Amino acid sequence: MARKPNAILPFREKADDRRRLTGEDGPFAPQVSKTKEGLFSMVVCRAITWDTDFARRSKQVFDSYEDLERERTKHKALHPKDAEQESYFCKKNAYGGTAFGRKFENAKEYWDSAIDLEEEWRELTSREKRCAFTECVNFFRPPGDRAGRFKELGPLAAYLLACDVAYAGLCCYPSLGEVAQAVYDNDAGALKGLRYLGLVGSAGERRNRQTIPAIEAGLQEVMKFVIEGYSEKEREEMGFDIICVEHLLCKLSRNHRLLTAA
DNA sequence: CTCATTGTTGAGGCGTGTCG
DNA sequence: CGACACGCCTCAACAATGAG
Repeated sequence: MARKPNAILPFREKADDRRRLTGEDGPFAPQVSKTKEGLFSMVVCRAITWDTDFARRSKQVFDSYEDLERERTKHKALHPKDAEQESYFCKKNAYGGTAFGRKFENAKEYWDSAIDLEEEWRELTSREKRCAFTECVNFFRPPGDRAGRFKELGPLAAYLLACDVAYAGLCCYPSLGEVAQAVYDNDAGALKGLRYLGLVGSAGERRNRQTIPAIEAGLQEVMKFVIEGYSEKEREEMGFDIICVEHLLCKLSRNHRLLTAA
C-alpha cells in the first residue's frame, strides 16, 4: 500500500509528496501562489511532473521555463540512472489513461501562458469574496476553448488543479453539484466508482442529462455513508471532505482487484 | 519448485472532427 | 456552444516461457 500512495490512498492530502507540494516551499504557499511563478509551477506539477521522482525530489517552485529546464539538467547529472527514463520527469499515465501529448516540453508554452495570464490570475485569487470553484476550473480550461490555455491540461487535470487551489484557500470548495458536474464532464474514474456501487445507472446512461442529479444523489449517498460510519473526529483526522468523495470513488474501481484479492 | 525475463493485452485521459 | 465518437499508441498487470 505504501508503495504507491498517490494511486491508492483515498485521502489525497495525506500522501507525502502532496504534503510537500502544499507546504511552505510549494507553489500553493501564500507568497507565490498568486504570481506567475506560482501559477506556472502548479500547472507544471499537475500537467507534467505529477507522481514522478522528479516531483518528489526537486524544488517545487520555478522562476521560469529556463529555471525548470536547469533543474532537469541537474537531476540528469545527479541521478543519471533514474533520470535516463523520460518518465522520471513526466508520467503520461499519471491519472490513469495515457495522455500521449503530455510531455516535459509543454512547460515552455505554460510559462508563456503564465506570463499572459498573471494579471487575470491575481485578480481571480485576490477577491474579497473567493471565486466559485467552477470559475477556477474555467480559468485553467475555458469551456469551448478547444486548444486550451494549457496544452494537455484536460478537464480532469483542470478539476484536480482547482481542488488544489481550493485547499490553498484561493477559491471556494466545490459544491456537491459542482463535483457532480465535474464527474459528469470527466466521465472518468469517479463515475465508474459510482456505477460499481450501484448508485448510478449503467454505461448506457452516460451523457444523459438525467444522470447529473443521479450523480449528485450518488455522491450524497457516499457522503452519508462516511458521515454515519465515522465520528467527526475521525473524519477530521482523515481530512475527509467533498473532494475526498470524488477521489475515493476514482480509487475504488482501480483498486477493486486489489481489494477483492485480499 | 522458485525466481527472472520476455510477451501480451486492455484500460483510459486528451485532442480533434462532426453534428445539432 | 455542448455532446459524442474515435484515434492516439503508453504503461501496468498479467501470462507465458526460460533459467537455475
